[in-house]
Amino acid sequence: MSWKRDDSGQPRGYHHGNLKEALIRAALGLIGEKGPSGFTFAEAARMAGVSPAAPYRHYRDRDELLADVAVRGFSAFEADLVKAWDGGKPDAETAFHRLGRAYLAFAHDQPAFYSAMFEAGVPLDANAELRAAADRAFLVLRNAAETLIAALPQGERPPALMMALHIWAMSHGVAALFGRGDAGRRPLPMSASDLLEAGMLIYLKGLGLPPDKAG
Amino acid sequence: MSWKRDDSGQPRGYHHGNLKEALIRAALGLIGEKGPSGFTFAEAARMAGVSPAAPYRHYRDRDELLADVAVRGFSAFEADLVKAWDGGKPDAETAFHRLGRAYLAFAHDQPAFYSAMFEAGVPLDANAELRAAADRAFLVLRNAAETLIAALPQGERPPALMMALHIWAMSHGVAALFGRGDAGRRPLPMSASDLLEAGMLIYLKGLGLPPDKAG
DNA sequence: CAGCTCATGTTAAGGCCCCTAACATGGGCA
DNA sequence: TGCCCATGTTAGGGGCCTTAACATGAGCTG
Repeated sequence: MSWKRDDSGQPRGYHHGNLKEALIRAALGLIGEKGPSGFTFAEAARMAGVSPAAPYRHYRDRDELLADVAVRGFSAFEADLVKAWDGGKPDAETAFHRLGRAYLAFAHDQPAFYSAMFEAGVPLDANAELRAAADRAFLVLRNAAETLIAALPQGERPPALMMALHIWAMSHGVAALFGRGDAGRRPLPMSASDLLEAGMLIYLKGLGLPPDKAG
Repeated sequence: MSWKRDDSGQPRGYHHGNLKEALIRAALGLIGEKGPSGFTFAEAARMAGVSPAAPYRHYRDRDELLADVAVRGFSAFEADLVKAWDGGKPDAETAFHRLGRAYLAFAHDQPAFYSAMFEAGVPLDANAELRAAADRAFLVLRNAAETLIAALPQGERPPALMMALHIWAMSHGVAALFGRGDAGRRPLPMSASDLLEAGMLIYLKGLGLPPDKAG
């Protein structure tokens, strides 16, 4: 293949060479700036330097592009979570708090991905890959929950799935309500990351788990 | 005033008589059906039986109507929460669990309001009334948190604001991720309401508060 | 290397939406 | 009774989504 090298280089002929990727990048930029509803198929095309009809060669419609952004977002998210969890080393509690910080860091640093994944109204079954990618990301939380639970005595163990859902709910709640600093939202007495960490410590204590050893 | 009585009655002359309310109702219906981005100024006008330009006599633009919906939503929300809390009777724990159920019931039964309030991207300072209404609703949670905290011994009391933020975050997380049953979201092993209740019980236990006496 | 084919572009056009400007109506007060 | 202005209306510019019909050229095939 003789790539047209339009990864950001200008000169191109009739064909773009990398339009799909260029559209994704444009969509991320627009969603990050103006929210999911501020993203426009036509403007993404303009940014990529093609006509408004060109994107339809790669996506059935605007929603399909959004769903693709969400898929890629879940994959990146999963990768971040896996890295943060790091197999539960050096111990489950430390790793778990890294996981919480990674969750919020993703929501904060990749607002466009996070929006597409959770706030754009993309139905999870829009795309077969989408649900799979979302499930893989959730599985990281679930595995972490299972590892933590294993430290509890038999008979005091909550269902791992329920615990994972609690973790996710609180993380998402903090991220959605307080995660993006200055966006016309509520001022906080502490950072969103610290708020989540404190909440998770209380929750884990409620389960009977020991507090973390490191901040 | 000789009301035109167009609260839903058809016959009207040149003037509608109640267009603002009719637009709000139309907006709620559309948002409930198709999400915040599916709501259209033009379609709301059509539903109210007026021309597409008429709404501009009552709202500067589409966003201002959305903000008004959010204001009304926060007021209704506050009223529901106040009623559920009911002054903390007969005891704080019982009242608190009523509060949690009321939160989810609102998100579930008034999805249009909830969307406009939390998911439509309406900035809180779009409207002076908006922030005030949101603050009043949050204050109910904060007061509940304060009452619960008062049962703890001195020196073990967390900041009430932080606790209220945790409660809100988990409630919103559950509502946003799992609150609307079949909307292409994730299947749950339990109802969203039970999930939240279980999470809150664990959280309260982590704070050292006694479990609720009634289910 | 010539020629064909089909993926990937383009332009044109219909339909809907947001919003503004200019005009129309009639409810309620002077 | 008659006037005013809040609240309607129509007309129109500009943008977006999407489809249809047409154009280009990259790479295979012989």
